[in-house]
Amino acid sequence: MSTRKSRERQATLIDATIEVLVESGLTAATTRAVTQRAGVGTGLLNHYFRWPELRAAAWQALFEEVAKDQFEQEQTPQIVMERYFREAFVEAARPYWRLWIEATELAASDKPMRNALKSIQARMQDGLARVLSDGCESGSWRLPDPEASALRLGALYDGLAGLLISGISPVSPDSAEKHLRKAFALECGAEQ
Amino acid sequence: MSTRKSRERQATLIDATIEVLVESGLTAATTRAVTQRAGVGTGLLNHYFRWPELRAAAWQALFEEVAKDQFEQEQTPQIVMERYFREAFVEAARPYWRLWIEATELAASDKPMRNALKSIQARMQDGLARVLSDGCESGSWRLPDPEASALRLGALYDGLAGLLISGISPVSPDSAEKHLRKAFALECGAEQ
DNA sequence: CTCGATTTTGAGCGATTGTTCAATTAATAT
DNA sequence: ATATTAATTGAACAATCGCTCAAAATCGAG
Repeated sequence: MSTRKSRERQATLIDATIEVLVESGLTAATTRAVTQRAGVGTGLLNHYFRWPELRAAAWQALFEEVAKDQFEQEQTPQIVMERYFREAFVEAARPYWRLWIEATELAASDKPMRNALKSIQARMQDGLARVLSDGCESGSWRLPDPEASALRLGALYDGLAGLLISGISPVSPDSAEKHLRKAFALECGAEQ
Repeated sequence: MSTRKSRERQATLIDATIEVLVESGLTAATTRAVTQRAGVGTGLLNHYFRWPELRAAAWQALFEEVAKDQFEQEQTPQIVMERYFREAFVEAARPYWRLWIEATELAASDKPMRNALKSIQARMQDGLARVLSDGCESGSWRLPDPEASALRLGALYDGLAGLLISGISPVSPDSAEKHLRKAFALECGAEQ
C-alpha cells in the first residue's frame, strides 16, 4: 500500500470536494461532480474515500479555515467583533450559511457530518466566547456570562442565516446584521 | 372531472402525508410511504397531486395548526408566553423542530415549500409579535420594538432548535429553554 | 528492458426516486 | 340491465445516486 501519489490524490479530491460543496451545497453535491472537477475517474474516489467521509472531511477542512479567519487572529476584541458583525451576512458569505444550515440537518442522520459539525461548532463557540471574554477583561464591554452570550449569539446567527437562505423576505442581510448587533448590545446591558 | 370522492381522497392523501412527514421528516418522506399509509395505489397520488405540491400542502396544513395552538388563543399574554417557553423544546415538539429546519433548507430550491414557509413564517412571527405587543399594552412587560423582538426571538428559537436536532451536546432542551427565556428577559430590559 | 506492484479507469450494478399509462374496478345515468 | 363516465390500480419507465471490479495504464526495482 501507500504513498507514491496517494496523499497527493487525497488532497486533490478533498480540494475538489470543497469547491463543489461551496457552489452546490451539501445535499446537491455528488461524487461524479467531484471526480469531474478533480479530473479523475469515478472509481478513484471510492478507492480513497467513501462519500459520507469525504464530504464530511471537506466540510470540516473548509470551516476550520473559516473559524481561523473569524476568531483566531491577533487583534483587539473590538476589531474582531466588528469584523464579525460586518461580514456576517454579506452576500459573499452566503455559501457558508447554506453549508452550515445543511450540515445542521445532515448531522441528524450522517455520523461523519455529526462529528465534523460537533468539532467545528465547539471551535466556533469557543472562539466567540474567548473574544467576548477578552473584551470583558480589556474593559471593552461587560458580560455576566460570556459563554452563555456566545451560545445565544451563535444560535441567533444560525437562525438569521436560516431566514436568509430560505429566500423569504422579512429579513435582509443588512437588517440581519443590525439584529445581531442589537442582540449583542442587549447582552452587554443595552448600553450604547 | 370532479367531485364524487375526489375531495375526500385529497384530504386522505394530505392527512397521510402529514403523518409520514411527522415520523420521517421532509427529506426522507416518499410518495410510496404516503400511498401505503393512505392505503391507496401509487398512481392515485399522481392523479391528484405532484409530490412537491402535496408535500408543501401537508407541511403548511400541519404548521397552521401549530401556529393556531401556539399564538392564536384567547388568553393573557403572560400565559401564552409562558406556554411558549415551557413547550418550546420539550421532546414531544422535536418532529416540529426538524420539519421546520428542513423546510428552511428545502425552501431554497423548492418553490411550493418556499411559498408555504413564507406564509407560515409570517403567521408565526405576526402571532408572536402580537402577543408581545399585547403584553406591552397590558403592562406585563415593556418592549421598545415588539416586532423586532419577535424576529430575534423567532430566529433564536430556530438556531437553538438547529443545535438540538443536530444531536450535538452543548445544549440540552432544558438549557435551550433557559436561553430563550433569558433572551426575552434581555429584550424586556433585563428586569426580573 | 522486464516484470511485479501500484494506481487509475469507466462501464455497469443495485437501489431508490417521482412519475406514467394502459388496464381494471366502481359508480352513475338511462 | 346496460352503457357511460369517473376513479383507481400497479407494473414499468427514466433519471440519479453511491459504489464495484475486472481491465488498463503507470511506475519502480533488478
